[in-house]
Amino acid sequence: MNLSEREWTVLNALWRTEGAELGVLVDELYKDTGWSRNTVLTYLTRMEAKGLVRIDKGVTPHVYFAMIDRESCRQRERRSFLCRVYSGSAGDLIAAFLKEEPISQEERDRLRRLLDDMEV
Amino acid sequence: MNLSEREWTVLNALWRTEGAELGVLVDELYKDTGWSRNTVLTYLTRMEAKGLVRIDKGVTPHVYFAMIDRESCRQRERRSFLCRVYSGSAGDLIAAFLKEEPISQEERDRLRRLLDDMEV
DNA sequence: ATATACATACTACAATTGTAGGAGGTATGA
DNA sequence: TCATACCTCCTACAATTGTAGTATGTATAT
Repeated sequence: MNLSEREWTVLNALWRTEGAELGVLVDELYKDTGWSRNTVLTYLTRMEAKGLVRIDKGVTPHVYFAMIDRESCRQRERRSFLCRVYSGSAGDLIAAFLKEEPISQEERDRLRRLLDDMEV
Repeated sequence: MNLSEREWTVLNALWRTEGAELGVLVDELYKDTGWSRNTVLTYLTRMEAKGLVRIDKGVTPHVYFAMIDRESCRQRERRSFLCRVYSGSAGDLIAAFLKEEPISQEERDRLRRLLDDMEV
């Protein structure tokens, strides 16, 4: 299952809140997206049907949870991105991000350490 | 304009060939996708309508070209990926690729040089 | 007791996407 | 010259996506 951009948006909110009621999610999402309450609800119920979201209906208001793990979503997305956009060339991909994005001193040290650990 | 996965697939073929006739593209794409000739043609004409593809109809068979630059597509995709999947944290993103993907010795050196150039 | 506010369920509807099929040209090999 | 093989054009059609509206229920504040 590839996640759409909107699904990522919803899931990001669910991961942040670790389970929340509709009102909270609507507020969370409104800032970034401007979606109406019903739009949010539609996404949540559609995503429940896909197994991406769990809805605890034992309480009112219902509580909405992410059903999938963030890291595994990231991993799938990384693979797909790497293949689609960089034809599998991780070096080029990393170089492009390095050149373009501001990276703090600590981050740079961390990345250097990662590189060094790769030397046998 | 966000490119869909299929649009990336088509554009990758067009960038590789730098302009090609339908038959060539169908063969190129069939290996990876199994798409029928008409499916390929549908993508090409829809993408022309979006300004992603140029079709030279002065000759028969027509010749199909990418109308957009690969690097700018990559750039948009990087931004969208970074924001959607890593909430803007480039360090985490790069670290994840570094840990997961095999990077050659030369690539590692290149990345180290990039990191060093960022000091001061 | 009512109005208000928030919640949920159900419905809607156009646009886009995925995936071709068929009709009707043209060049080419037998 | 007739079948074959491509080519292009037009059409199709279900599934998914984006974006809500309406109807209806419930808790709460006055």
